[in-house]
Amino acid sequence: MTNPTASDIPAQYDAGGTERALYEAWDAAGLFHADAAHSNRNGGSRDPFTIVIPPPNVTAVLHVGHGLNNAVQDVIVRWRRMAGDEALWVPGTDHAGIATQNVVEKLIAQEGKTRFDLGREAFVARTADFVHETGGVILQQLRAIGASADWRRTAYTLSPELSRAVREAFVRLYEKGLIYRGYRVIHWCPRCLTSLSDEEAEFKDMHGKLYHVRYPFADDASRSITVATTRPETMLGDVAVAVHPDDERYKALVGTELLLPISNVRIPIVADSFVDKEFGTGMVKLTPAHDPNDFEAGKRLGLAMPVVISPDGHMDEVHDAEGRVPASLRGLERFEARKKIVKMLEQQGYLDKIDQHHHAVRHCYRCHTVVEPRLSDQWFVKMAPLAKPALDVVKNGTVRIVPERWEAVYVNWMEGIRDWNISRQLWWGHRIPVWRCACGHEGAFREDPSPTCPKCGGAWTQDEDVLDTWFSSWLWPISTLGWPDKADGADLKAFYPTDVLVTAPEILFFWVARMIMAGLEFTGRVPFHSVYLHGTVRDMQHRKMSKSLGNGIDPLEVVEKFGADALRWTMIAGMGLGVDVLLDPDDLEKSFAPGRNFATKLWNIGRFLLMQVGQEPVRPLASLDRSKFRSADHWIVNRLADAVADCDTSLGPVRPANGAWPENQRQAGLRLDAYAESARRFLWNDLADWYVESSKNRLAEPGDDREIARALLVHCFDQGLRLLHPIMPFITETMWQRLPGHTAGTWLVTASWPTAPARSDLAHEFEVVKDVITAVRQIRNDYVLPPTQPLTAHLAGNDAAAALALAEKAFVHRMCRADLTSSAAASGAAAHSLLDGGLEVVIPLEGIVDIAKERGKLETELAQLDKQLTGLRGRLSNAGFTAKAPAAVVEAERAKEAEWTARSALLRAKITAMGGA
RNA sequence: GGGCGAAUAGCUCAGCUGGUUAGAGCACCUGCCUUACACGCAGGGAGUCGGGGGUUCGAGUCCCUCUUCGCCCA
Repeated sequence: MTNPTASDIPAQYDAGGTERALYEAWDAAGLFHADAAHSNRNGGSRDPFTIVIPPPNVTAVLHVGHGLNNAVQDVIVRWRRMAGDEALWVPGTDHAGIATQNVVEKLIAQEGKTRFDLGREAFVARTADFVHETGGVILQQLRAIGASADWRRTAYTLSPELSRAVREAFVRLYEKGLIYRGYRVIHWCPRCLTSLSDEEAEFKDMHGKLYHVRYPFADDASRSITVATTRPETMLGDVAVAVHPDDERYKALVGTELLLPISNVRIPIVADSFVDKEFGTGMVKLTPAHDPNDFEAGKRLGLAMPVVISPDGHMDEVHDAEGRVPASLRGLERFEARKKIVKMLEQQGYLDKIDQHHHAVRHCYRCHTVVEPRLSDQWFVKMAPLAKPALDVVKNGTVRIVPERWEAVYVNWMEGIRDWNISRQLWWGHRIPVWRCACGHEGAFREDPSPTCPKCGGAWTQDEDVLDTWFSSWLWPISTLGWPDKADGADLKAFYPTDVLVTAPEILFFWVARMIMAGLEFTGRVPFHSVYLHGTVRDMQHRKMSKSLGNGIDPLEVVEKFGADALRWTMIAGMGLGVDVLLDPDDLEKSFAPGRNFATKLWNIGRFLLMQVGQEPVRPLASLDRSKFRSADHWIVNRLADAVADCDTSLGPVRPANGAWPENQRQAGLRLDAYAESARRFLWNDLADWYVESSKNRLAEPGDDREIARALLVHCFDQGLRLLHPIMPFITETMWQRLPGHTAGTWLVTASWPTAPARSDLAHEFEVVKDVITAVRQIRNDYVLPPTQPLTAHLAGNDAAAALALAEKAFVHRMCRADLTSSAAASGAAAHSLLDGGLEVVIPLEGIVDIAKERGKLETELAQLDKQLTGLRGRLSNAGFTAKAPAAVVEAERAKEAEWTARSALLRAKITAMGGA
């Protein structure tokens, strides 16, 4: 067979033309499908390794944040697949109650309709249709970046199977008394018209105002007190003014009555210790229906709770508020009402002053509308009993959180946990499976109950609300694997608990913490043993990428321009543990240069190497006679061993050996950037820069030497491609398929992960050769000699080392255009380099070398070395050091002293020989 | 206001339980189209490890404190 020619391997790698077809071939070959029967928990022979995707919204389109998140998961799952695990990556989407309903409401608004025009059933059907048509686009897009998910297991939170899980979970918690209905102030989005959990109502810093309002005494309008409020419009719902019971200023006033301006209602001054004496005037108005703190105080004090703001955020006498909202304010939007009320207060002389005030205001996490606290009936999950075990498993290392700092945040949140509002006043989602009857009977049901109440025989009706989407997401690791329908089913048995959960820190509480609770509550086992929290993609000003800022990067555009491999490499290699990835949306060329450049380099390495070695199969590494190795062979074998070991260390321990992570492993591994760099260094800096170069002279002549070089080139490239494959799957697979001896129908996707080869003791010999080459290159650069100018390099000072270099004379010449000789250099001007072990490189350069400069270089080095040596000797003569430091450290310092002393003497001799002092 | 964390080369970051002359990538400078690769090759410069104090034979690493910044929660 003949060598492939340049035309067989195109000079340019065409990512676009390769990737799509390759992905389809992988998919068609079923390489991403995991078989429950192979799992050793289920009678098979392989360790299972499972990742469940953080389900994107069913309406989402891929952005670069998804790109990063899924690239990380894919790297990990591809690594484990190659390592021989039965690797399962479960893909899917969630139904995103609020977001999806919003989208469809906007659609029907274009037809001039609201969801109420359609009615619940028709609206839900319409939304389901919409999801059916457009949903899951993002899953298609994930294929473009190479995601090796098991598409046959694609899950969806609103599917019949996963809906059964939701229902089962609800009923169980209801029956245990962990789900209850509560009447209290919750976060309400007046735009989405639903309640939100604490986590969904995000704090945003606002430049607001603090209004100081005077409330006159009811019986003496000439006297008044002043309260401070950020929300004057809520005063229409005030039922009291509170002071701290220990506040000497106001003690005497408790019990007297004030006349609430505008509403003209009498309200009392009350005492409650929640009041902050230092804030504002130390007097705080109480609006129990419109502030969670005031609500608690109102409950303690038995106050009325008038509601003066409607669900859509307009002023009105909604509940228990007759006579409180003047006609002129009724129907006014809350922020308009604020302006108007401030004006009225000012006109009536009740406004003392307005201060600038910075404070955090809750906003809807879906639409960013300012949240309105609202008094209403909602369903809650009692969290404390669920949090306790979820806290324990993190503290005892059953679950580790990486990076470590988030573990502290998790513990902090868990210890102060609050009940979870799970009802949403939406139509799109899992309807709460509770039926209630006029007779007062209520029940939660796994299957829809008979239409009549079992107690009284009357009609009963299902609760109108749906569940928070996160109430289905928290079941994701168990529901996607078949719980509860297949509680002893193959998938749950084979793949649960899963292994690593990869996500962003933003949803640590939303999702991760709750999954741990749900896993423990419903299966008694944690859902995963490792939580990997990665950074965020940001622009050059460190701003998070967002639609509104227009600073986003479209991963598909990057794939199109530079290839999925370039996208993945850039993100993975640039991402330290938990560290943000900075990319410039205005210069994709520059941002993704690392990935693109490396892909091109890899292509060229492969193209050249494959053309050199030809199509003939090569000998396996184990059959090579190492006694016939050249120094470069020993060296590259060790570099490969180092690379494999470094990659393994960076990727880290796979799973805890005995159910919990030992202390020294809790933060070990998952250093994807370090792993990427190790793989890159081997392929580029070791294999391409040195070994491929060293092989060039050897491949011309048939014989053992050629076969050893061919075998090592192919073996090292093969192993390097394997190491790199999880990060750059497409180009590595493409090259791997072309390796001589490749078996048709085998794939790099499922090729075995490298194990380090047996190391050689002789690798250091090649270091001598490299040092000589580097020394000549340095001299060439120092004296600005053209690269083509032939030089003669005389080796002296260490015959053994000189012999090693001389054995690779031809290679050295190729690398630095210098003829090596062991003969002594004639006296005269020459450049010098003193290498480790006393080997001296002398290049006569009569007329070019400035002897004074050469000597100066050596003198500088000597001065520096002597300084170090003085410090070292000082340390060694310090009795405290030799007595207290570990023997090994002292020993190492002594060895160093000997080495430096020798080098110092050599330098000194050299300087003297050059006419120096 | 409470909690957590960070500050190391121009930039982004490594640096494990204290122990070589503090590293990497990118950027930068110089020279090279050396027949796989200029998306490349070779060589090079660059850091008083935020300030101050302490513990120690020894501190980028441990403790205290100050300054600045970030994240989470109220």
